[in-house]
Amino acid sequence: MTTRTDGHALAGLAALLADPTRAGFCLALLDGRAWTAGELARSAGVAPSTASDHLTRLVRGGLLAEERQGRHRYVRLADPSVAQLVEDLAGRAPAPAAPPRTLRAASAQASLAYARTCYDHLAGRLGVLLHDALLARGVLDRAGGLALTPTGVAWLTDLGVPVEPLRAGRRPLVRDCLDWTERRPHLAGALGAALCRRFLDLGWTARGTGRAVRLTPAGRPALAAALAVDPADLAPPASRDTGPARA
Amino acid sequence: MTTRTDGHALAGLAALLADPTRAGFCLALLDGRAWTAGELARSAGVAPSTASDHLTRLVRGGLLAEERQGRHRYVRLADPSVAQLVEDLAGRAPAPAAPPRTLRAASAQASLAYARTCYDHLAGRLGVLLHDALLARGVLDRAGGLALTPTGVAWLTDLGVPVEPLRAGRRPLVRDCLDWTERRPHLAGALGAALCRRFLDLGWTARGTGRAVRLTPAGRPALAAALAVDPADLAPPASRDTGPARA
DNA sequence: CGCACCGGTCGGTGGGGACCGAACCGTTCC
DNA sequence: GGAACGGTTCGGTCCCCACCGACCGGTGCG
Repeated sequence: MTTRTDGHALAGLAALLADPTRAGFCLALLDGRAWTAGELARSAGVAPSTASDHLTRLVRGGLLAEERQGRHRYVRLADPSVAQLVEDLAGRAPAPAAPPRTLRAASAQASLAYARTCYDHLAGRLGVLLHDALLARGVLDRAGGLALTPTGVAWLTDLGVPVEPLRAGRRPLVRDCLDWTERRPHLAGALGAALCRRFLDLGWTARGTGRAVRLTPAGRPALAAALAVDPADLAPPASRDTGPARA
Repeated sequence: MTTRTDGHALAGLAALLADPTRAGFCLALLDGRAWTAGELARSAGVAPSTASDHLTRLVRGGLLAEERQGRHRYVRLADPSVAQLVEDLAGRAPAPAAPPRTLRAASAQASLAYARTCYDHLAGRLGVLLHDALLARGVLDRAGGLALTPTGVAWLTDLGVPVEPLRAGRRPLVRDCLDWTERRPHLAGALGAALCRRFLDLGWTARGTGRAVRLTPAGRPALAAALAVDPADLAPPASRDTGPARA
């Protein structure tokens, strides 16, 4: 019924992401949480008025959803598909690769490399390990495209994750998402999100600062057992925030 | 190892698609073929010098690959993943929906709606029908994500499409691609491309003008048999190019 | 060998948009 | 009620970039 998408419409959408400030907003919102306009303005280093303008355009363009609460304006990515779009673009964009300058930054970076949220699923070394373990255990199979196996359904039910509701939405059940730090795929899609949520609910993982996620003391053996891997493989990076280190 | 992609890199990539002319180039190149600089300039309605500038930027940005032959500069999308990116963006962009003005345009649009290439796989009514028939026949299964079944491997081998080479690359074997005209998914990925190529090789389909594809007289019963569908379901739109029609 | 053609390069021009400061509005808390 | 705060609107400034015309280099054909 509709004609082909024309260049102007495509360009208009791309233009929303073609500004460093707006792109930075979207990358920040990739943590899956709702931010206030002021937080985003500070994080991007622009005046509140500028940020307000940008947010209005992003909302009107359908990339962001907003929610007003009192004097605050909360915004979040409109949709998992927006997160996927931003991920795909970011994955193709060249990495500036500026090494961290301070010890604190290096430590924070190590935490992020270990485990973090990627919109609403797990990423980092832990995310890739989860992905690999699910394949090894036969929960997932990629003989003909990544798919959940019948064995996998039982495994998930055991874990307390009902599968049927996940099939209901339009969102793909399982999907590869290229990990920026590991350069290997981790698990996204409705199932990736459900597992990430379940681990938090079970207390196996907990949110750290920003997008960082850490494995709790109770979670380490529990997760290792569920995935049938050696608990040692789940070891977080050695903590360096006690005592000074030299350059 | 690398740090997070920063807003500037993402914005720079998006900026390549944030211009109507460049976006139009990419949409034109979605037909999977290589175009000359002049063809693209004429199709977009800009001066050759302007087009040359744009192409240089798109090539430097990694979205397009070029190939010089004599005095011609051929360009094509760099990669199937670029095609996917453009598709995803175009699918989210609002459709301008300008109805066709002339009879010739209406006829051309009907041909495109029936069957066309989407980068390197089949789209349009025929593409969606193929997708549905493969699911119905058990070649594909989406119980836990879209996947090729063991039955499907045999079916493909029968058809003369070896599956193993398709697994080799980094490209996903099967993937959904939202059809712009049908608003329903058709089959993309390495398998989608291989089937489209195989149908052309077998003479079941043939290229029409532009991105259009038509089913040959020999192809119609053959394809119907292979898919186990009624040949009537494969009927193309009634041809209207004989005799005038009134508005 | 010249002519036609495709394409790239180089200034110049014009428009769009990113940014800020200042003034303003509504909420929250004392 | 008043003060502090988050957010928005409005003008104004400045820079970037899309576009063209003109000129130049390489290719292919007669």
